[in-house]
Amino acid sequence: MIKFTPAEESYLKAIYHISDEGKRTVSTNDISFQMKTKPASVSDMLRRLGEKEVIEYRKYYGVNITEEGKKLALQTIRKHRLWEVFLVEKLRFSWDEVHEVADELEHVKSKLLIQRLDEYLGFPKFDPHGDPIPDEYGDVRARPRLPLTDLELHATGQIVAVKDSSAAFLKYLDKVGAYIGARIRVMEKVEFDGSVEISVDNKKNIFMSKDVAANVLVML
Amino acid sequence: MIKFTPAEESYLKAIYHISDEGKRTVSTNDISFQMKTKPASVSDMLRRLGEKEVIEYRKYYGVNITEEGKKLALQTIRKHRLWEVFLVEKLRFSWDEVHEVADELEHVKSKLLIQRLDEYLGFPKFDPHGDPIPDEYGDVRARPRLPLTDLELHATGQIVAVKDSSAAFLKYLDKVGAYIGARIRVMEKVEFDGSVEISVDNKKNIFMSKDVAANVLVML
DNA sequence: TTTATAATTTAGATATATCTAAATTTAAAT
DNA sequence: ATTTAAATTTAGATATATCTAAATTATAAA
Repeated sequence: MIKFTPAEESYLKAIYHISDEGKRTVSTNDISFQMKTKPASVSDMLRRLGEKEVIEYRKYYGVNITEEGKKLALQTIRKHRLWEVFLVEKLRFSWDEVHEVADELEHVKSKLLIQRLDEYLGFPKFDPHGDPIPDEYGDVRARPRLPLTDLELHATGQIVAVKDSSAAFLKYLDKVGAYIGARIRVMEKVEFDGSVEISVDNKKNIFMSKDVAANVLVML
Repeated sequence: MIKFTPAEESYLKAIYHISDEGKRTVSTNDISFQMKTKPASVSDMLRRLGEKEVIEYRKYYGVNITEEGKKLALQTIRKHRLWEVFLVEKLRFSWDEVHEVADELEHVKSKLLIQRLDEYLGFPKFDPHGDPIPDEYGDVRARPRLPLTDLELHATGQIVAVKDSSAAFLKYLDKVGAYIGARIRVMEKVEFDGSVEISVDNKKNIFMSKDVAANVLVML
């Protein structure tokens, strides 16, 4: 069994996430931006990940994640999201405080630990941001979801996830009263700027700019 | 604030534990043995820990831990033992399975995490091996304890900790029916080999060699 | 199509953490 | 008091993970 360092796991996770956004090949610069490291450091890491065959690396072209790589990335993502559930549900963290800590916890190496944690949390299927938790084998059952901007006037739905999960964005959503699981209805769609007004749980009304709404994912 | 790497924290913890066994200066070889690294690696680490002023390092002579170093070591020990409680009480780990995992978890850097974990566990004062958990400031209230070999014939006590907490030893104790918290009584002391026979909870009787009994710590 | 710009890689540096082999110092034995 | 043995340190090597600066390749613009 090939071993992977925490840094390798983190890079692979980043590559998986960028691939998942639709791009078939991932560029050095994209990874550099995501990982907050310099492109030179990325090149070096890509060479090593290529040698370990979790990515296909062609110099100057970009990388594609292999099946083996996907499996590994999903295992790390599974750990990350299970820890997030633990932090929020058991330790009363708010959903914008969990990222950094989960980024460390996800690298703790113990199969038993993750199995037991999963069991202890009641085999959750989604993390506090609404993202699906892969199973032991890397399978993900994602609910079909679309950005809030795609909802028609008067349509109803449930907020299930956010695209941009930066602390700032999560804080903002919390402040205005939007949260994962909220039942919403589109009350108004402003054509010229793409902004929307929604009601949350048939009570509070919220205005959202196009940019914000595009980052809120809804399940019908 | 000076930063410390996981390796530095581990070495410092080892040095603290060895100092705590009564030795005033700790030798390179002792640390090498405890950390399962070569003496050459230890020398290098001691130089760095010396520069960071958590130990006093005099070449060829050995090291003494400073007050600053003690505080840091106790913080790491606090984290380690809190995680052990979590693993045993919440995730149903047995007390001989927790060491390795806790050795990784103890290096996760988040003050909030440890505060909340402590609270979640009900502010435990002892870990599953019976060792005291230092508070946020590094204060430890240790119960007076002595090796089982020091108990007189017919004396009673309670098993509160073990000296040797290797997985093999803990497994053995579990197997024969000894556990932290067990109420015991010395039924027989064999002079010529130092072995003892004890009763556990006024029921089962157990024979223990001198070597084993010396590693079982008892509170009267 | 040549050229300028952007993206990427290489080369060389630093820092951590480990090792082996050789050198050095301290402690023990004769 | 020498000599020998043990403990310790130094020197030099390897591996990870990062950086800056320079070189290279690919892409976009004129």
